[in-house]
Amino acid sequence: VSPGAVRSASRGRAARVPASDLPVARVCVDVPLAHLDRPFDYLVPADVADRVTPGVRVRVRFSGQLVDGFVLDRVGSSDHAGTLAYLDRLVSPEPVLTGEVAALARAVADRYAGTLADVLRLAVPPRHARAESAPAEPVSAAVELGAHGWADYPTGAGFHSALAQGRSPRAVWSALPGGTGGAGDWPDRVAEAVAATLHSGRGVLAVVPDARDLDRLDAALSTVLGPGRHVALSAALGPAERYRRFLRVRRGEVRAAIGTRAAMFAPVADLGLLVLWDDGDDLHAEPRAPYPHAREVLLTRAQLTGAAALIGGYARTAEAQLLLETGWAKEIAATRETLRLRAPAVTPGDEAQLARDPAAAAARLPSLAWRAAREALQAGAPVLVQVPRRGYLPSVSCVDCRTPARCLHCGGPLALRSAHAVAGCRWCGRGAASYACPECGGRRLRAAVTGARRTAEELGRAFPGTPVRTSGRDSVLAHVPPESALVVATPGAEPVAEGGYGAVLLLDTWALLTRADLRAGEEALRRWCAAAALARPGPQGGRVVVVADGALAPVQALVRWEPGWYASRELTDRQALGFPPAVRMASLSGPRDALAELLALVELPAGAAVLGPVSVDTPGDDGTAEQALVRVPRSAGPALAAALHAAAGVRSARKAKDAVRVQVDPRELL
DNA sequence: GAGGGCCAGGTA
DNA sequence: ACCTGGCCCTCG
Repeated sequence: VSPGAVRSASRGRAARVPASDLPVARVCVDVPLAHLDRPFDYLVPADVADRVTPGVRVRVRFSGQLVDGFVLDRVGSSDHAGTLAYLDRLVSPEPVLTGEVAALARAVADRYAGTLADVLRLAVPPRHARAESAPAEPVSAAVELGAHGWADYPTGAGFHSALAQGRSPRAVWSALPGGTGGAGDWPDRVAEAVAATLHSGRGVLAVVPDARDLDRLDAALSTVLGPGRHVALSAALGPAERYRRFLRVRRGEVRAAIGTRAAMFAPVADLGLLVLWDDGDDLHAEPRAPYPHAREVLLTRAQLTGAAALIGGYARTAEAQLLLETGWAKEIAATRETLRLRAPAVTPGDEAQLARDPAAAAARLPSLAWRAAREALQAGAPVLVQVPRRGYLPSVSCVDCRTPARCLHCGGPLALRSAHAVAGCRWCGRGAASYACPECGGRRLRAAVTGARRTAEELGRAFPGTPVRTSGRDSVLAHVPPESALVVATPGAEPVAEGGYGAVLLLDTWALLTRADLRAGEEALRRWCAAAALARPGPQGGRVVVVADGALAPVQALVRWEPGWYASRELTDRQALGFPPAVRMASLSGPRDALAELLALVELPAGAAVLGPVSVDTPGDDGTAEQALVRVPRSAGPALAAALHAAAGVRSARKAKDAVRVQVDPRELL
């Protein structure tokens, strides 16, 4: 067939001929079905041959209808037995999916029992045609190596110089509290690590939990690098600007990208360093299928590219501790001497010793907390009061010693369905009629207190004449001035006080500590550290009062500022009890029959245990919703994900009516 | 997801 | 002889 000679009567356009060179495109089609999670081959028409490169968006006819897709590769021939269809249309010659990100997305899909198409939907922002025609901006010049503050940590200077020399160290970093003007200086350290990596001629990606952290890191990078050397990616930018910045990264106009969760897939070329700040924040968990976590994505990326990794935070997760204990990463932590200069003085406040002042007692302030606050206010400093959000899931604990009650069989949390029912396990559904508390032997259970919000008015009455500001879900304050005021904030919404808070009060700690969640202790410590880090250093008068029993491990960890000690303890406990990250878990949920079908289909790897199914009450459902947990040894994680994906594929090929949600590493283990 | 083939079991 | 639903397969 001679090119252009034949016209198709029906379509009225030139008959297409395949490209002479590499005529086959391997395409990932955007269909959400597990059994179609493989590339499909299409012929590349000769007229677009030079623009169909790996990573471009195309439209293809798939099973009769037009769908979007990404070209994964151009190859010489196909091993598909049938005839190939042509690509219907090249959407844009912009190669938005780099080979590195495609390989990462495949690995993430495999780890989370999801499909490549699902991950690509998270990884590549929607196209905005006008942004593609923006003129290319010049690539910024080399970065000079400036002064840095990593010498605050014994292993910090070595980490920094390794980055500058083009090596790829991996570290779990316990950031020092205090520092720059009361805000903490972690953004400066991250910016210096970014600069060192850029200096070595490599790219960098840093991910933070929320917009406020992003603003602070953005400002630090602007100071350290100067203008134009980095971009911040966040959903708040809007689609056009987001896509424009994404393209600047992909085109190599900037070599450093920072952002919130979705930026974990940013196509930074030649990665030298991946940074994750505060990996315990649940904002790092993507809520859309296949529910990847930024920490796992970035660690996978470091593994695949050979880049350095920096997992930083004030507190430390059990997952980060595991990286240290397996030797995958090295620790960066300050000495006790440095900590004494930088950390505030932390004291547990005894709930039983309420302040004598009646208004303070009414606000349930222990005398120690009341005194610390009053002294700070009198000295003209702001006081931060952290109160947990309301609405924690009810759980059951021992009446006598308040130890959360756990199932004797699988370790899952016990729950009471009604006031008179026998407590049952939320994981495996077994009843616990003969429960006895492992701590004190008590046999009576009660619903643990849900977080009660202290109103700002209550505290205001305890400190008459002092202005009270609030920062929470509805209106979050970024800063407060360095003057006498009470600042009531929910966790994650604490404003930065210029010069640091004179005192920080951590209230209603039972609401955090008695949550059913597996990570209750870890999460409490993480939130306390984040608030306490905003206090002035102890030598400058900074005080923190945590209203909780000083004998509890998370409280001790805060008092001694030893997040590593707590994480190590936590990981040991989880190994003993068979909880993540010592094991891998997957949650399967959906209508009863659908879940049963999936469980019957799945070929579980050796050592797997199924807990449940138990019914879960989801509002709006018809009451048949159930959940099962599958627990396997860590080494069987990939096999479990593959088995779940295969079983989901059988169901989707059968056009099974109801979907079963599969979550590997479910964020919440109820 | 759509479309199609095959088969069993029903109905006219 | 015809219709329907269930099951399974393909899709490039």
